[in-house]
Amino acid sequence: MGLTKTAIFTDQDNHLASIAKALAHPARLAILKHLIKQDSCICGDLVLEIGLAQPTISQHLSVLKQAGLIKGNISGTSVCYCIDTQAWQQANEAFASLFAAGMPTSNDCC
Amino acid sequence: MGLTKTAIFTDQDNHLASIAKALAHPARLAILKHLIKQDSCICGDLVLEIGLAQPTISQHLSVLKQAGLIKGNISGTSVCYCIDTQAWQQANEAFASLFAAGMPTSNDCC
DNA sequence: TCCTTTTATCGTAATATTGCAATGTAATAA
DNA sequence: TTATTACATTGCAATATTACGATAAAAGGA
Repeated sequence: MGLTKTAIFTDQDNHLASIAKALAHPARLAILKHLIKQDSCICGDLVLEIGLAQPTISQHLSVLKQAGLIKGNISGTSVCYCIDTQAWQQANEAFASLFAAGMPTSNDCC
Repeated sequence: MGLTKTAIFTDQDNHLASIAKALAHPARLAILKHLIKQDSCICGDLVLEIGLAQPTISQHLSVLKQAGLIKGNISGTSVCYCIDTQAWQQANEAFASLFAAGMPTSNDCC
């Protein structure tokens, strides 16, 4: 039905899935990497850097913002986006924890 | 258009995005965690563990398999799934590398 | 004030995802 | 051979995502 049954799963899984979803598009990864690379935060430069139309970039930024991974500060006519370092760290830990669990017993199968 | 412009992005970003996409559903996270928890691999037990219909679970398993995160061995009438530890490790490194890049300069914004 | 610049939002088309009932398939059991 | 068991596949409906043109909104400059 195109509708995820969130009620069936744990809050933890729902949350991690929502972060993964925000990362699940190459344009959004490119945006994040660009925000990381430039120490100061960018705005409309992303439209030039990445080859997508302005509304599309704006939409991707909105997705990242809703996921809590980035923050935006209005400064004049432009908006200055940057990584939310706290959320970034939490996301890092969540993924690290997921992957770490899968490591110890390195038997291939059955 | 519902169609990602993969040609515009790097192979690295496209690949990481595809892994993130596979992780971007709570049911698939639950499946992975269950496969990790049980040292031996499960099959139809997942249908009982998670509250989704058998075709739905089978579809999610297929997504995880296509992403390369799990492998399936046929054993009799049942199929035995498990984490692909090599791909798992690579995915771990890819995410760790992404998150690590965002850490050093911990200035909040602009 | 009027124009420009920058970003967000709306509307829309094309495609993808989620979920399940029904059905197919392949191996074992009776 | 004929069930039965365990999964996969097909087909479908509901919803979500991706992308962009057109347009709005808000701040600054002429």
